[in-house]
Amino acid sequence: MPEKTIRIKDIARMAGVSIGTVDRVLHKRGKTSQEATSKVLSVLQKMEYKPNFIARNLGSNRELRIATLVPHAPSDEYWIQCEKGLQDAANDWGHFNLTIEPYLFELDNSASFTKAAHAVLKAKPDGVLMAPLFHTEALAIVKFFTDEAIPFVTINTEITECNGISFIGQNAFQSGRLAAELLYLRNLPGEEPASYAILHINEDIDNAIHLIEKERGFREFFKEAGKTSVVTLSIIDVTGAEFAESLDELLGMRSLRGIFVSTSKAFEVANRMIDKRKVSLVGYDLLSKNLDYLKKGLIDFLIHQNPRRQASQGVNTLSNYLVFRKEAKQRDLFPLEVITRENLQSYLGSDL
Amino acid sequence: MPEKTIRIKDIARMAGVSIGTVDRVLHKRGKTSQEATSKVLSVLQKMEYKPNFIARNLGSNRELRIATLVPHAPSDEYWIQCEKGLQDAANDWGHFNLTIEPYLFELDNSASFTKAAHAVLKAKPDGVLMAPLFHTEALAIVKFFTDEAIPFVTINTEITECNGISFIGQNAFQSGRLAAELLYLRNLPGEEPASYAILHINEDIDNAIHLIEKERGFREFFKEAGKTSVVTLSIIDVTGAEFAESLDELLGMRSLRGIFVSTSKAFEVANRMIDKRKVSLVGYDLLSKNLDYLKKGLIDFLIHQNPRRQASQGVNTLSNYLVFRKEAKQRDLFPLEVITRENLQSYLGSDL
DNA sequence: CCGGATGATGTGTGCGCACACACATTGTCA
DNA sequence: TGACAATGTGTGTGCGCACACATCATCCGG
Repeated sequence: MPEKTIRIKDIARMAGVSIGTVDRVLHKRGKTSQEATSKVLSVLQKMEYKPNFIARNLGSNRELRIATLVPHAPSDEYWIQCEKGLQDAANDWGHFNLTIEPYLFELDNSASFTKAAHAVLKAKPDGVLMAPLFHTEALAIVKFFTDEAIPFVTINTEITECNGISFIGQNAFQSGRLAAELLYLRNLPGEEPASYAILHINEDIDNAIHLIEKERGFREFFKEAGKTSVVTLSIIDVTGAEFAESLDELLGMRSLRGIFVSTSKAFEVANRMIDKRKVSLVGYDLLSKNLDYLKKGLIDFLIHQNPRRQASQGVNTLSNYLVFRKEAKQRDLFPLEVITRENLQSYLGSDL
Repeated sequence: MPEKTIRIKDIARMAGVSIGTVDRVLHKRGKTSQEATSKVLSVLQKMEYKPNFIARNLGSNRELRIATLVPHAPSDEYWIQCEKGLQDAANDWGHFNLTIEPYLFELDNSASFTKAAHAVLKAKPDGVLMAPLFHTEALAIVKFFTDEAIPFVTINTEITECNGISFIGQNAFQSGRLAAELLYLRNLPGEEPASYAILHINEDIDNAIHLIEKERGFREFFKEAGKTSVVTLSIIDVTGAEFAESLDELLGMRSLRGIFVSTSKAFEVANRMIDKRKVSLVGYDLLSKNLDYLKKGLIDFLIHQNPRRQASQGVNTLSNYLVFRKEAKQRDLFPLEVITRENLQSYLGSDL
C-alpha cells in the first residue's frame, strides 16, 4: 500500500466541505462557521495533514527576501569568508523565489551598524541574518525585529538575551579552555611553575561578550591544572609603540610558556616573536598571515571559527524556516576546530 | 524592471512554435523538424533559459529513489553514525518526492557486499550511495552501475579508478601525516632517536587502500623529521593472545614514543596500556570507548572522520544532482578534524 | 415586500512543467 | 483515388496550493 499524501482536497472531502473552507481554517483567514471549522479541525487532527511546501511556493509566486547584516571589510579575510558563505547559500536557495539583500556596516563603527540595521527595518524583509558585533547596539535592534515579528538568526557573536530563532557560532567559554589545553600540551613535565598570557587585540572587550567568555574558559583550565599563573593583556592599537613594549615585557618573563590571542590577530604577535624568544602561540582563524606563521611554526595552533559555514548555515536555517516552516535549533554550536600544519590543507580545500 | 524568469511558454512564443515543440527540443524526445529545432535552439541560446526545477518535480509526481549501500553493524558506532547521517538527509529531502532505500551488508563479509549490490542493481534506483569497503568487489560493481547509467556517490573509502559523480571522504595520506604530527608534538627536544609504531587492527590491509595510504603518510612525516624510526604491526584478531604479546613487546621498546592506530580500534591499545607504560596514542573516530580513554588521557588525540556528515553530504550531493541537475565535486574531501579533551564536547553536540 | 448589506461557502484560475493525446499534413501503395 | 501509415505539431490536463471571485442564504430597513 503506497501511503498516499493527503491533500487539502482530501481533507475537504472527508469533512464534507469545500477546499476553500479548509483553506480558510488552515490559514485562519476569512470567516467560517463554528460547525464547519470544527469538522475540518477534527479531520485535520486524525489525518495529520502535511502541506506540500513545494506547491505552496509555486502557486503564489511570492518572493522571500532575506536581509544580511554583516560587516563589510574587504581587507579582513574573516569577513570575506563570511560573505562567501552567504553566496553559497544564495546559490543553494535560488530555486525557491528567495533573494538575499546585503546590508553592510563597518567594523569598529557601531554607529554604522545601527544605521544599516535601521535600513533593514525599513526594507521589511521576510528574515534577517545578522552578526551582532556590538552588544548594546544589537540589543536595541533586536527589540525592533521582535516587535515587527521579523524572524532573525544571529551568527558569530551571541546575544545571550535573545538570539532570535537561532544562534550559530561557537561556545566561547569552551574555546578558551581549548586554547589553554593546546598551549599546555607543550608543557614539559616537572618544570617549575609556568605562566601563560591571554591577549585581546584590537577589539573593545566590554562590548564583546565572547572575549570575556574566552578568557573565563582560559583561566578556568589553568586553575584546574594548578601551578600556573595567567596574565591578561588588552591592546587596542597594534601599530603603536605601546604594543611592542608590552609584548617585549611579556616575552621577557622567563616563566612565560605560551600566549593565547583571543582574536584573529595572532600574526601580530608571531611577527614580533621572531626576533625574540619563541613561546607557544595559539590564535584564531585561517587568515593568510596566520597561515604563514603556522606553516613556519611560530603559531602552534589555530582555532577555526569557520565563518563561511556559519554564514551559509545561517541562511539555510532561515530559509528552511521560511520556506519549509522548519523549526530551528536555538543554539547551533559549531565544533571547535583545531588547525595544525598537517591538517591545514584539508581545511583550505573544503571550507575555505 | 523585475527581470522576469523566462518559461517554456516564452521560448515557444519567441520561436513561433508551440510549447510542445519546445518541450520536445529541450528533452530530445519525439520528432521535430529541422526548421523548428533550429528556431527553438537559437532562441534558447540568447535567452539562457533556466528551467524551474520545483515545478518540474511537482507535475509528473515521479518518485526519485536513492539506494544506500552501507554496512549494517549495530555494534559498530561508526556505521551507526553513518546511518544517522542518511536519516538526516532523508528528512531534508522528504519534500521532494525522494525516498531512500537501504541495502545493507555485513562488515568483514565481502560476499554480502556483492550480494547487496546486486539487489541494488535489480531495484534500478535513480541513484546510489555506497561505501565501497572491499576494493576488488566494489570495482566489479561499479562497472555495472556505469553500464546501467546509474549515478553513484562513494563515501568513506575511495576507489581511485572510478568514484562515480563524487567521492566524499578524507585524504588518507594526509591523515597519516597528521597522526604523525600529533604524536610528534610530545617529542621532547634533544632526546635520543625515538621510534613510533603504526598499528592496523582488524582490517584486511591489502583490500583497503586507505590504510596503505595512511601508513605512507605516517612514514613520510617521520622521514622528514629524521632521527626516528617507524615500525608497522598488523593485527587481525584482537581477542587472541598474539595481540597481547605483540603489544607488550612493542611497549617494551624503550625508544617507543607513540602509537598510531590506523582504524577506529585505538581503545583496544589504550586498554592494554593501562597496566603497562604510557606512550602517546592517536586513533580514529568518536566511539564511546575511544572517548572514555580520551577523557582519561590514555588516548591523546582522535581524528574524526565524521561519518554522519559524510553520509548526509553524500545523499545531498546525489539529490542535488537528480533534482536540480547540479554537478558534483568529483572529490569532496572533508577536513581532518582533530579531537582533544577540550573540544570533544563541541563535536558531540553538533555533528554526532 | 423588495433591494442591499453581510456572512458562509463553493468554484475557478494560475503557478511552470511533463506528458498524453488529438490533430494536421504529407507520402505511399493498392 | 481512397485508405492508411508516418511524421510533425498543437492542445489539454494534472500536480497541490493560494487567492480572487461567484454564489447563496439570511436578515434588516425603508
